Amino acid sequence: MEVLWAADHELTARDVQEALSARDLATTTVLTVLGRLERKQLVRRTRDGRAHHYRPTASREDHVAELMNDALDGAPDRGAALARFLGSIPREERARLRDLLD
Amino acid sequence: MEVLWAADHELTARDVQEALSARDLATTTVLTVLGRLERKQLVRRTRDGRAHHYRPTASREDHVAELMNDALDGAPDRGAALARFLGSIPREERARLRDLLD
DNA sequence: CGTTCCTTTCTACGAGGGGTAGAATCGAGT
DNA sequence: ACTCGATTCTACCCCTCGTAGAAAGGAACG
Repeated sequence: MEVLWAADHELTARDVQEALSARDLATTTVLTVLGRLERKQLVRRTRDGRAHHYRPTASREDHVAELMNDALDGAPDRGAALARFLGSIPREERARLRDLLD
Repeated sequence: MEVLWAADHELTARDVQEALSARDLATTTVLTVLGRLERKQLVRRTRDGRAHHYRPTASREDHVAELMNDALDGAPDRGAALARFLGSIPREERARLRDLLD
């Protein structure tokens, strides 16, 4: 996901493999992982001739927002959890939130 | 954790087992799980004679807030992720946040 | 003091997920 | 028909989780 999110366009499996060349992964490894990510709806792919092009289903920020929401769903009282959340972030971010809410 | 959070005081393993009596778990199962929760710092326990008393390390709301923070840490740009998060919650909750921020 | 009973610790097993990759297959160009 | 890259299928290892049995520690009780 790091690689796909860092790219500004769709990537092929080979592209991903090259981006991760430091890890020296087999091609099949990259494909297996991309397949699992697709099964988990984290990436979408479109066929292009012989190969596939992969792109993230959601932007990284949207994905993070979704994870935050999932966490929030774990609270019986979302409002109370939101209050705690506000208390747990740095002051600047509270200010940022205030700005965003206008 | 559900059981421990629902209680307003410390519980013994047997208390937890009884609270989950519908699942008819062996005592050792409950102890194993409580031990794993302690290893993950989700519960703390104190010895009391022969038995232990278990209590949640954090309130459920604090725990949820922490999970939200962990998710947020996955974003390179926390501010952007917060913006998306705001967009992903219902209007009432945005209003609630505005209130809380005052 | 030995037996009993409760609590805990240690160990284990099956299911499922993640990281990794080989074997086999598919498909287009030479 | 053959080659070569891309994909699919299958598998292995390791870890976590849900579950629980076996064994040990210790207090009470006859």
